[in-house]
Amino acid sequence: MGRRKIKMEKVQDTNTKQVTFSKRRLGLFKKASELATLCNAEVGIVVFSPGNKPYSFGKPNFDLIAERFMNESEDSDSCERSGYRRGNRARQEKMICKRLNSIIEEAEAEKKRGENLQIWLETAGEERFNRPIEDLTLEELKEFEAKMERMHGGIQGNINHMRASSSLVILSKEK
Amino acid sequence: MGRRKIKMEKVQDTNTKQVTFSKRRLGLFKKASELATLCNAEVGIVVFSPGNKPYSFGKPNFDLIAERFMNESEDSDSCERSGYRRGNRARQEKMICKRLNSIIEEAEAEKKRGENLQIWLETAGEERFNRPIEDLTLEELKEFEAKMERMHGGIQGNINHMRASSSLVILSKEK
DNA sequence: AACTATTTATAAGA
DNA sequence: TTCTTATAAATAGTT
Repeated sequence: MGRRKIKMEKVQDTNTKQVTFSKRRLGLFKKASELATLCNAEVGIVVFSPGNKPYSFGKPNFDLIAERFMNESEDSDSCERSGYRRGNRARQEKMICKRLNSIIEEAEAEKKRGENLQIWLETAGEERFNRPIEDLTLEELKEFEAKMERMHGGIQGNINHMRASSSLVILSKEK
Repeated sequence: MGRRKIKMEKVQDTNTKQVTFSKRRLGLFKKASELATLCNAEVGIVVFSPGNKPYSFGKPNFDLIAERFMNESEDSDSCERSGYRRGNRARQEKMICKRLNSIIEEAEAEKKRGENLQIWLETAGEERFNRPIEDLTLEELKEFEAKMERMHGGIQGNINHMRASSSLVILSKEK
């Protein structure tokens, strides 16, 4: 769907490939978004660029997390604390920390809305959800999910939020 | 992109929605496939239909993995109980997903037997889940599943979600 | 980053 | 449901 038809094979030119990747990744995410909206479906996507960078998409509300998660800017947040190892590992952990922070932020926002303060505090404040990732298990995230659910009584959004987060966590651990 | 332009909002007519979902899901997967091929990228997708059925796509090898985790109902014996200790991490994660799946199977059977999941919910402790999954007992894992049941209000939907998300997790690790 | 010529996806219809 | 087709949308190559 362009000026010319292209063969379905690996694009050789590096630059062209980069451009194609950008355009099509966006296109793919748009399609995913439409599918979710039109059909009330849930969609999660993980893409690794040829350069091995991870991009993710999700609905509902995977977007925000992924966004912040992938925006590996510099702001240190509260992540700098405990002694992180250096190199790639440290970077990964920083990203995870960002994710965790965003979750806490959401918890805080929720708290302001006045919905079940007790559990929110209990959950968001718990140290085990706020420590370095080496020890953060998928199981724990599921537990977190369970708590969120208990608070709201059926909010699919939060469930997806946590599900997506779980994927991201595991993903980053291994990259 | 059809005979007429449609508004980007939830399709109301159930039948139309079903048709749209089928078409667009296939379209999405095709786009994903092209992205992977053209750019030598890796892509994984999980989609839940409005009816809560999970569909997944992946390149280069999500299909196999998804297939394995979504259909392979048993195999719990390969989990080596508490026998496996510290292997490579990917392997460990795999075991966790397998473990979850087998637990889910048990919970499903349990439900069929008509047992009251509520009882588990009320008695389920919090602290016991705060450890590596390989250390949890079967009974504890059952309780965990019970929580999930309450979370979603329907066990089947949850089972599907869990399976698909497990697959997504695995996918991101198969790098 | 924008811009089109074309290809591709798909909403209706059969 | 599967296929057809008129039209909307995506995008390859260009500027």
